[in-house]
Order: sequence, then structure tokens, then C-alpha cells
Amino acid sequence: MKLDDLQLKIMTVLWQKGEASVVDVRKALSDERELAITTVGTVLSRLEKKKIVTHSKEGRQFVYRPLISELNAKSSMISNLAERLFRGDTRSMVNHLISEDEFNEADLADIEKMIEDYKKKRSQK
Amino acid sequence: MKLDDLQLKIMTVLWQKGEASVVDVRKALSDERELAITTVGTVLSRLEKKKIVTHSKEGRQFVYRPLISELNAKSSMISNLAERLFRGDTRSMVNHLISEDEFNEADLADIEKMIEDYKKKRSQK
DNA sequence: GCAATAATACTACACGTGTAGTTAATAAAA
DNA sequence: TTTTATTAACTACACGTGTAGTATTATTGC
Repeated sequence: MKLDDLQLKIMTVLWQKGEASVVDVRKALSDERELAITTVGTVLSRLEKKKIVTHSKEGRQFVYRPLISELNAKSSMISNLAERLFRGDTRSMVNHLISEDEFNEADLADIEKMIEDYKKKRSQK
Repeated sequence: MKLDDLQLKIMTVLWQKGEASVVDVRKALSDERELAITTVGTVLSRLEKKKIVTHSKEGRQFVYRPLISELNAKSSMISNLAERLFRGDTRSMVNHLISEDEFNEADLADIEKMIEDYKKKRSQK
């Protein structure tokens, strides 16, 4: 799956709120960008055509809900990039992040902790 | 910077070979996709317009060379995604990879080793 | 009941990209 | 020298996306 910029912004609002009307979405984004209501509406119906969201009627207005989870969407987008950049080898992607992304000591320690935590969690499952 | 699918494929060839003519690029990609020479040419000149590659004349044909390194391009694309998905927090991206990407024990060990190696390398610089 | 308002539906347009055909220029072959 | 092959330039078109105006429909306040 692939979400372009505005699409992702809008999905983020839906994930955050659980559900939202066109007006809600527009308002949620108003800090960073001033969009016409129709713009938000258009994008939302396109997302619906692609089965990424759905809507139900609440009075006279549509309330949209995501059909895919944030986690899934992110995973999918990350895998997609890993596919494109590292022939699907996500380990290489992690390696790139570690060795090129200017993490400081503390960040690295954090990451090591994440790994330990994850190992622990997994072993007890 | 942003490279779409075919663009990235073509850049990958250039990075690999250092430089290549339109015919070379086409041939290098011929295993996975059969493209018209003009298609490759069109994409290459668009990339040139965007200052991502340049060319020089070799006899009657153009030889293209990348203007940006593979490492830079990848970093940029990864940062871009991290920006979009995690508000720029690459640590979160690593965390997502670790906890959602179904790494096995060996992978995790690998990653820990990468971190150690990187730390070591950095400390002696 | 009618006018104003609010909401969605429909239409439109620019831009980047993938894709490739057609044309023009040039070099090689006959 | 004329024909043929090679190469790049130009043109074209479909598709997805961002963006929003206009039209239509439904609601509500008077």
C-alpha cells in the first residue's frame, strides 16, 4: 500500500481520532495547512474508492473511519521502501539507519534497550 | 529528494556501473522489465533536468553519470519516510522495524553487533 | 413555505511519472 | 553517394494526486 502526502496526513487524523467528519479532518490539519473543505472531501472519497477508509452517515454528514490500521500501514510503507532500497533486506535498512543517521550515544543505548525489551517480550510469549 | 520506481531502478544501475549509456541502462534492466529505449531515454533526461544525473557525449551517444551518491539518496529517502511516519524521529522508525518486522534471534544478534561495531568505529575517530 | 446554510457530488485543471511512438539528425554501410 | 541504421529530441497519452470551484441536495431558521 502507498499513501501520498496529503493522504497520509488525513489518515493520521483518522487513526488518531478513530473517526472523523470531513470538517473534523480539515480542522485537525488547519495548523499546518489551510485546505478547502472540498479538497479534504475529494481525497477522502478517493481513499474510500481504494478501500482504505469507509464512511457512515451521521445526520447529514459523513463520518469516515480507517479500514487499515496505522501499524499495518506503516509496516507496509516501510517494507516497501526496504524493498526498493535494499531488495527487501530490512536488516540492511536498520544498519543504514544506525551507521548513517547520526544517532548519539544515548540514542544508541535506547535502541539497544529496545532490542533487549523486545527479545524479553518475545521469549515469554 | 524523491525517486519514483523506475527512476530508482535506473539510478541503481548508474550507481552500480558508475556511468552508462541509455542502451546500457536498458540492458541492465532487461531481466526484470522490457522497456523501450525511448522510455529509458525520457526518464534519464528528466532526471537530468532535476540535476540528479548529468551526461557527456561519447561519440554519438550520451553517457550518463549520477550527480548524487547512492548513500545520500538512500539517506534522504529514509529520512523522508521517517519524517512522514514518525515526525522525523528515526529512533521510532528503528523501533518499529525491530518490533514489527519479524526478525529472528540471529537477525537481532546481527543488529546488536552492528551497533557495537558502529560504536567502536566511532569512538576511535 | 421560503430563504439561507451546510453538506456532498461532480467537474476541472496542473503536475509528475511511466510509457512509447514519431521525427530529425548523423554516421556507417553498400 | 545513396541507403540504412543509430541516437537523441520531441510529442503524446494515461493515471494518480493535490487542489478547489460549481452544482445539487438536504436542513434549518424565520
